[in-house]
Amino acid sequence: MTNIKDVAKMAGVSVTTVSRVLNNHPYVSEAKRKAVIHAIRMTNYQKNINAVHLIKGKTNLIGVVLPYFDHPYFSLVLKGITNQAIKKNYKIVLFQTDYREEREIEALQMLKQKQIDALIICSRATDLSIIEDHLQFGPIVLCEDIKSRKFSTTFVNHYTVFHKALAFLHEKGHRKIGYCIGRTSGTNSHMRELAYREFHEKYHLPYRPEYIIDQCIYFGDGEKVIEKLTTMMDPPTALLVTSDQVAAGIVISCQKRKISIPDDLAIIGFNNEPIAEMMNITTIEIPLMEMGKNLFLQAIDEEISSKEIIVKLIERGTV
Amino acid sequence: MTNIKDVAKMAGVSVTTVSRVLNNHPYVSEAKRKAVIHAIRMTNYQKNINAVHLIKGKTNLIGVVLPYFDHPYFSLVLKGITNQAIKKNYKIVLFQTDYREEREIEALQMLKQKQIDALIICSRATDLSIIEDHLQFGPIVLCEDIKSRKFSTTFVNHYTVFHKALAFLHEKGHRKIGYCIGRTSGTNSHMRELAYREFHEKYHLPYRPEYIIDQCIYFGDGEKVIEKLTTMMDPPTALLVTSDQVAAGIVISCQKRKISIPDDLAIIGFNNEPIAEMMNITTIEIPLMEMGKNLFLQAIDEEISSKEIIVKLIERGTV
DNA sequence: AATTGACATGAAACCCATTTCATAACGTAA
DNA sequence: TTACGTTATGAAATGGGTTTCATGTCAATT
Repeated sequence: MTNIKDVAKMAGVSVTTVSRVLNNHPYVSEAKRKAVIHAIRMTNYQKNINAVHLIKGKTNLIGVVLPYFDHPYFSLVLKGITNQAIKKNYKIVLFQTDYREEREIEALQMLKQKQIDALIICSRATDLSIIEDHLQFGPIVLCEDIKSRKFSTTFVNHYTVFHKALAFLHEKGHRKIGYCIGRTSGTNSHMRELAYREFHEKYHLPYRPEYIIDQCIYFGDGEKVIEKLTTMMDPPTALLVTSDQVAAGIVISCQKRKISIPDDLAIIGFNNEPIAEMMNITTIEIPLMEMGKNLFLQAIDEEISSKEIIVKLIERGTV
Repeated sequence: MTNIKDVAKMAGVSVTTVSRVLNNHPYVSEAKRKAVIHAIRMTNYQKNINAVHLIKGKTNLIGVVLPYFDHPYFSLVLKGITNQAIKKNYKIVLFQTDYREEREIEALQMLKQKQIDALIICSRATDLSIIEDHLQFGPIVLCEDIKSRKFSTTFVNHYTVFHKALAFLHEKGHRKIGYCIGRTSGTNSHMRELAYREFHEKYHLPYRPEYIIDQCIYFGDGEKVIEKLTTMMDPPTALLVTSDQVAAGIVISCQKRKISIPDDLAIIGFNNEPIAEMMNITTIEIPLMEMGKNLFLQAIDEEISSKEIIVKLIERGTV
């Protein structure tokens, strides 16, 4: 492989001059510029970008931490991130974690080692304090509503959203409402649970833990939800389902079992994933690509900022 | 930021010794090893990985080129790749191209600049010859059945598969068969078209170009397909649909319009995406995660190899 | 004629870890 | 006693760029 030295020798100039040509710096005579360009052409020379990274202390690489991306929620956020990254000439390094702490640590490690300039954590299992310890090595952006002023964040206020969705169902006459969620840990899940508890207190409804169904992530989990419901003595009449993909699974499972939606069971999905429109599922639209865009911009921004993403209920046929 | 020199000074040894400790090389006395480890602890020292990359000429980064990843086909291949990458301690750099040539070139550029050790191209728009020009800079792995012995490839023989699927429908009595595809360009699409043409010649059936429906990628495109079919004087009685997600969209669209499946329209989907099982769609299963795994292993392998992935028809309710 | 500033150029320092090579001490086999 | 292998250590070269600094030329101002 030819390096800058070879090019300089061939063009009969110093490496400095070659570097100037390479980076469009001024103060190079036209004759030498041409000689350098010619030498670059002849040798098919290309910078070793690692040398540039070393001296600049910057790689134009942004890390993205997420548990899995074969899910519309994360793949749409990721799409928002990458679309923006392309515009700003950054590349994305993917950390698929399955919520395994050691993988999240690996990502933090790469920030510490300067292999990535910043880190976007879409969802995490690791303790916030550990993440905070790595802030000294570069910006870390989070996707949740935390009070720390040390992180930039882009988030949905899931507490308020859940409250509103529950109130909406209450107004429609539902008194037995459950919800399906991906996992019970994590800030967003906690906010939702809090809203759910408070809703039951406010309306003096009995709080039933069995109405909270965990591990609802993929399409096929909808089937499991309905199986669970059919074993209940007193099943809920409405469900909040934190992914439309699961909601769609529920709808299809109900069709098979002749459970009528919304009469026997009302459904509110989340995210307004493409499948929701297709299957006429009432949903809470979260502009995920916009979230991704904002996350990326915060990652490359020096300033620390917080942005709440506003969601809206789209009424369709499942309530 | 502390560097190896600072650590060496603090520990009272040379940088060589620190490097030896860091990399578990032999010939370091226990006393000095302890001193070094202590200094590392005190300073919270971490290698600048870019310096390592520079001297090693290797980054443990693999590039993955794909048009979009919010699609089960690509997200499952990608998942197979990342799962394997984690095991081998590599990281993935994502190039989402939307089939834009300049973005594919960017990925090739990064290979040339040594920012990535190898490149996996899941699907491409760029001419093969341009890609071939970059082989000198590192391994490039393709996901298509090309005859060049210069690339490693993992592929499905779409020609044979299409033939078999068409024969299957023919046996079931179908004489008017169409197909839905993501795009008409690309090796895989060409192979399929060839099989489709030959099928029609073999059975002396009229070849109707309007039975080939392009741009079928997402769930919602199923709706468009059915709209198109309803405008036809003589619509096909069966469709091969190269993604189950689109097939699912077609099924739902048919439900709305009271088109009976498989009586009015038979469907064979592709990939056996999760939705296919849920919706009881007859499909051709492609082990996408396994493909991803193999692609990755080829990317880090010195040897050039080719592997055909074997698919199988899963009979369900749409034929 | 003297000063100033714009343009041009290259040597050398710098970023930071790895690795080769030279050197030395010590123990063991011939 | 000599020769050789093993262990231990660090100086210096290496990977390949960018940037600072010193120096020089030439034209425009004072």
